Parts: sequence; structure tokens; C-alpha cells
Amino acid sequence: MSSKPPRRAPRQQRSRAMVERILDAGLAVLVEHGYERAGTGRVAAQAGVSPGSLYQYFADKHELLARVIERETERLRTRISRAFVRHLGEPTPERIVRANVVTLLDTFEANAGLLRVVYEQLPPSADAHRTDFKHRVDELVATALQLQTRGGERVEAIAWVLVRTVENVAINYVLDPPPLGRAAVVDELTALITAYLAERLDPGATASTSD
Amino acid sequence: MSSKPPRRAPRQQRSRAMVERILDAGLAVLVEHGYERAGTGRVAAQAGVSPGSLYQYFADKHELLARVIERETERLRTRISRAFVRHLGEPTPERIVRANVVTLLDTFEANAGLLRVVYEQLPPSADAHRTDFKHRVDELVATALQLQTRGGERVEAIAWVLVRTVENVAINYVLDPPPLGRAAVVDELTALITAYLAERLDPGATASTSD
Amino acid sequence: MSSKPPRRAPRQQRSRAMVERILDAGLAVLVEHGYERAGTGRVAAQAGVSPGSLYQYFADKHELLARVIERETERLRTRISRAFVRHLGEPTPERIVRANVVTLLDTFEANAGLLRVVYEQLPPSADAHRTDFKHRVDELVATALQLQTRGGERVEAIAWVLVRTVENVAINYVLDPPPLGRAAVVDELTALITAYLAERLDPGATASTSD
Amino acid sequence: MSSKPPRRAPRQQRSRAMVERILDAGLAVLVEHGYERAGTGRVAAQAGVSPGSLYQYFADKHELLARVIERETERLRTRISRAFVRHLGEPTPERIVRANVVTLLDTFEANAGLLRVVYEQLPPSADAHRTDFKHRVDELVATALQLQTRGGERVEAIAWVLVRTVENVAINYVLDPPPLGRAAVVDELTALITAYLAERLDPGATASTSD
DNA sequence: AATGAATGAGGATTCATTCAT
DNA sequence: AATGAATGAATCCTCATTCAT
Repeated sequence: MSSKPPRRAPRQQRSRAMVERILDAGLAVLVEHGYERAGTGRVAAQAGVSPGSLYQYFADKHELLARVIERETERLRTRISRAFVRHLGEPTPERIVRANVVTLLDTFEANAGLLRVVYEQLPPSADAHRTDFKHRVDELVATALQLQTRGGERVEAIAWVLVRTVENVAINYVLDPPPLGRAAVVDELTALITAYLAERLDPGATASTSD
Repeated sequence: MSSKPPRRAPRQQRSRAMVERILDAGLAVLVEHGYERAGTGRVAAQAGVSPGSLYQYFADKHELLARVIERETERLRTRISRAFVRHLGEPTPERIVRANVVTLLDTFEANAGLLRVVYEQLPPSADAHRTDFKHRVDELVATALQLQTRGGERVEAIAWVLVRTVENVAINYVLDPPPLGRAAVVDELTALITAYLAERLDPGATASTSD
Repeated sequence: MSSKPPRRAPRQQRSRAMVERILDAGLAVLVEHGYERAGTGRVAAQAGVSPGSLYQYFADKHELLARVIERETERLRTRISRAFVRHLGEPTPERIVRANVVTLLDTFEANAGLLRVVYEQLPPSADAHRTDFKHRVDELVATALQLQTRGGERVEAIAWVLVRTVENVAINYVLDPPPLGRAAVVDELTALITAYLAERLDPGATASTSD
Repeated sequence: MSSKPPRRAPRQQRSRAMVERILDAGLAVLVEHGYERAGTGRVAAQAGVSPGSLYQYFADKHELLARVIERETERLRTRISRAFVRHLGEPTPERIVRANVVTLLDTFEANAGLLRVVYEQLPPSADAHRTDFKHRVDELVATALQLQTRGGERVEAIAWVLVRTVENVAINYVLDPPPLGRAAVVDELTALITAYLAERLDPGATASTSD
């Protein structure tokens, strides 16, 4: 059905600038008005561009908004990934975990508006990226665990649980801040992860809870 | 925000039945079509009621949908809370945790359609209830921890982190099922919580993080 | 693809009146602005109705315009058919033919605006009716010829040629009037048909009809 | 109506070639997509030219399409006229008529796509040429009749009726083919014309043409 | 002369809401 | 209380046309 002609990839400099302008405007509108109210008209106006111009570069409204979210998501991913690698130099596992928690909270706090849209208003059609993103992080974390430890087969399950745990605690801290103070959240989250990893990756050390 | 005059609460029995019919229809439409496509027309048709009648009981579309979500959320909360209390009779902490994890996954799996809407498509305007819901669960869990242990001041922070952890792991298990198998998820989540609680509530037992 | 819900058939009196108002407006707009410029906005304005109301009764723009044309075509057909039957009482074939020619020119002249749209601007999508209409006339004329004469197998071919001949001469007389005077056109067209029928249906005889 | 300044007639050879390319493209698009969907963008793309270039040679979209139709119409007219003259050498009037009928059907069949556009979708603005075309044919036929016979003053009326008759029968044969077979159509149309001409131009005689 | 990015008015359609019945 | 026809603002998208390069 939808045989829309693919929009031309911007090659000229002016075009590229225009695309950036539109994506910037899309982000602003998305954050200010939410997904449902992010109309093409509003985006065009915000970008100082005519409505028709949007369609020079994006097949329709959904592609435009998907690209906005894709770009921003990618930015976050890059920042977090780099910090992750950097933090591997920390001296103890607890320090590694803590440093990553801090980075995560910082990054999320700096992008609260975007996260609100991404986590609370994305229609299923635009969902693909969030899902893909997490799966890639799963693999990254599983790999890191595998390398760092003599972790067995459970590594994937552990990574999966960890990623979802950290994600949501951090998201909630930003989008629905608890009356706890940031330090407490960092401490608790760090403790949660550290205890879990100690239990799972270094089983001899302590014991399974009670039995 | 909403300066609309509040509609009269239905007192007649017929009215109450009508409200239920509309809420039922709202739920069905929400689950089948998603938030954006949950139009008043569709809800009215599904309820076998005229569009105008909706406004006898709800100020506008958003109040209607918010009430749908409120009602369903409350149902879930009740079910989970009751099970929580029941599970306190389990013999060991690990068994208590595990039983609650299982209940949670069961309940969420049985309401996947609703959860998808609530967790992926809610506009900010309809968001209030998810938040309230979690705050009440926070209190519940904090209280239980307080009673069960000699846990100190950190109880609230622990409860907050725990609730968010469990919530999201369970939600993800239902809405974006991992290639892990249910048993693995139950085991890991149980281990995560148990290790964390042992660490925090029974600090002497194992290692402390940094100190 | 197009699973548009069928519009409700108007049962109330008010609804029926509304449909008529819209169709009247559609005709007026069609005649004044032509098919391409017959926008839903213009039709609604002309009808003194809101744009949305159009869609209460018509699935889309094309259904609306098709219904306008259908209704008018049917009116013309009825008028011409009745006259056709009436004219069978004329004393000679030549008089029958002449009477029908006159009726045709009269009717077409009275609906020149509509005919211009129907014959010069109909997109293929709206074409079905013109075609159906002519096929029905073909059958009517073939039947009449069969009854009136001992005409053999060629009756269908004769009817087909006759219908197209008369149609276009009459249409051209109205839409692109020749510098001939109406009487001359009536005479010639009558002579054309009469000579043809005499030749084909009464092969042994000579030309002249009367006698 | 069109108060736009007339574009300069192309004098350079390259320009002339460009105009031809555009007209060719216009014809292709017109035949493939119909009048309404014959956008300037599509024509430019088909011609391998930029949209802006169109306006170097044509004041607007309508002039462009009108010129396309003008050129094609002229081609048809030329072909038919030449055949007409050639056919005057046939031995009997009936043979002359038949030969022309055959030529007409052949030519129309070979240009069905164009005719569909011209006869079913032309907006009034592009209509002028069809009209002109027929008037010139009228004169041609009237002259021929005048020369061939001692036909009196009615010659013009006869030509007018004849041209419209033949036109529409042929058009219908191509655009909405009857279930008759080509031979039958040729026979009937020939008979129609022959009988009519005999009656009108040779009034004393009987039906058959003889010589 | 040619380009093609940018324009922006225009058009079809939807849908939350109202109100006469 | 209920109805459902009517509303009309809002939305997405197209396309003829222009103009800086």
C-alpha cells in the first residue's frame, strides 16, 4: 500500500543543515507538547520552515518523529557507552558500579524532557527503537560480565535483569523524583547491583540467602 | 488545568450500571486500538450508548480514559496487595520474595494488553495514577520491611528501589519477553531482591561495599 | 484496504433534507466550478453546512460527487424515457424519430451545465454511470426496434450505433452549438436516423419513409 | 483569462529539443496517470528535467498540458486528413465511406490512451482544441461534399451531423467497446452514412448508392 | 539557461464536543 | 436522561510555482 517515494538523502550542505533544523525543532516540540500534539505544523513553525519542506526530507510525520527520537537516543547511548568503558578503570567492582550509576543519573537528568516523551508517550509504531536499544545494551553488559568474571551460563539472564533494573530506577529517579535525595538513590542502587553481582558471579563468597 | 465543572456522581443504580458499561467499553477500546485511537465515538459504540451520553458522566475524553485506567489499576493493586499479605506466611524470606515475584508475573501476564497501553502510550495528562499507584506500593513495602526487620532509616529508600526494580523487570518480561524462559527470570529476580535485602537489612552477614 | 464504515442511510426527515441540500449544493458547485474545483469545502459552504456533516452521509468526496451525478443522470433518464414511450403514439416513423430528437435537444439544453461536467470532466473513477446508463439505453432501443419491426439479428448493432449517434449529435448541439439553427439540426438528425432505419429494417423498400 | 506574460518561443535548437522532450513526457504522464494526476513534478521527472525548467517554456501547468494535447491532436488530424484525400479515389461512395471508417477506427485504436484523456477528463480550460479540431474537420468534409455532389445549401449541416456521428461512434468503439465485433461496427456505420448521404444528396434516387 | 530546494496556500478528512429534540 | 445529528477547529499532506545559486 504505502508506496511513498523515498525522500532524498540530503547531500548538500544546506540540506543537511535543514534536516538538523527540523530535527531540533521536532525535539523541542516533542518535549514541549508531547507526542500527540507534535503536529507537522508546529514542528515547521518552530523550525522556521514551511510545512511542505518537512516532506522533502521525511516521508511523513511518523518518520520525522522517529528520526528525532532515534537521533537523541543515539546521543544518549554514545555518552553512556563511553563512560561505561572509561569506568572500567575504577579499582573495585563497587566503584565501577557506582560510577556508572552516577553517569546514568546525570545523563538522564540532563534529558528529562526527552525521556518523558520516550518512556510515557511513544505509540507502538515508534516503539521499535527503545526495544532495539535495550537489546543492544543487554549484549554489551553480558559481554562485559563475561570478560570480567568467570561467570557461567547465567550471564545473559543476569545482564537482562540488571539492565532493566538500572534503567527503571534511573528513569523513575528522573521522571518521578522520590523524596530521598540523590545520594541515597546512588547508594541503594549501587548496593543492589553489587550485592546481586557478588551473589551471582562469586557464589562461593557468601551463601544463597537462607535455604 | 481542567477548569471544567465536575460532573455529578451517579447515584441511581441505572447510572452506575451505565458508568460501568462505559468504563468496560473504554477498557476494551483502549486495549484493542491503543490510546491515540481510543476515540469517544468508538467507546460509545462499543458501550452501545450515544456519544452525547458519555458527557453525562465524564467531563471529557481524558477524564473518561483516566477513570478507565484508574479502575483497572486499582483492580491490579488489590490483587497484588492481597497476595502480598498472604505470602508473608511463607517460611523464609527467599520464599516470600519468590512467591511475590510469581504473583506479579502472573498478574501482569494476565493483563498484558492493559499494561501495554499504560506503560507505552499514556500521555502526561493521564499519568497521575501510575504514579499514585507506585507511591502507595512504596508505603506498603516500606511498612512490611519495617515490621519484618530491625531495618533502620533506610527502609524507605530500600522500598523505593525495590518497587521500581521489580516493577520494571516484570513489565519487561511481559511486554518485551526475553529469550530466557520464565523460570530463569523468576530465579534471577528472586536472587536480586534477596541478595539486596540480606545486604541491607542484615549488614553484618556479608561484605559491605565501600564504607 | 478502504474499510471505511458505510455511512448511515438517512431515515429521519431531517437527514433526508440534509442529503438533498448537500446534493443540490454539489450540483451547483460542480456546474459552476467544474469537477476538479468541486472541493468539499466549497460544497459544504454552498449547502450552508459544516464540512464534517458531509461525511455523515458520504464516505468521501468521490462518493458525494458520484451521487450528485447519479441523481441528475437518473432525472434525465426518466424524463427522456417517458417521452420516448409517449412518442410511440406518433403516426409515422419519421414523426416518432423527430419527436424524440426534439425531446432530447430540449432536455439537454435545459441541463447544459451538468452535461458539460459529465461529458468533459469526469475522471475515470466516476465514469461508471455514464457507461451503465448508455448500456441500459442500448437495450431499451434494441427492444423497441425488435418490437416495432421484423428486424433480424442486427437489431443490437443498429441500436448501438443509433444511440451513440443521437447522443453525440445532441450533446454537441448543446455544448458546442453549430451555426446552423436548431431546425436544421432537427431535420438532419431526423433524416439521418430515418434513412438508416429504412435501409436496415426495411431493406426491400426504397428510401422514403412516409408513403 | 490567463494574463501571464507569454513565454518566449524557443529559437535555439537545444530549446526546441527540450520542448519536445517535455511534450513527450507530458503525453506519457497524461496517458499513464490521467489529467488530474499529471503533475508538473511527474512530467519534469519523466522528461529528465528540473521542475523549474518547465516554466522556461510554458506559462503554467495548463498551458503545458494544452500544448501536449494540441500537438497530438494535430498529429491525428493530419493522418486522418491525408487518408481522407487518398480515399477519394475509391470507386463508389460506399467504398469511400467504408475506407474512411476503417481508417478512423484504426487511428483511434492506436491512440486509445490519449483519447481517453481527451474525451473523459479534459477540464474546460484545455477544451479549446477539441473544438477547433472538429470545426476544421467540418469544413473539410463540407468542402468534399460540395465538390463531389451537386449538393445544395444543406451541405454544411450535413457535414456537421456527419462528423459528430462518425466521431462518437468511433470513440465509443474504442473507449467502451461493444460486444459486436469490429466488422459489424464498420458495416453499420458505413450503412448509416451511406443511407444518409443518398437520402440527402441524391434525393430523387432510391437508397442504394449505385454511382 | 538550468537547477531543485523551498514555499505556502489549499484540500480532504477526523473527532471531541454540543444541543435541539 | 438519552440521543445522535451537526459542528468546526485542527491535522496531515500535496503540488504548482518561485528564486537563489
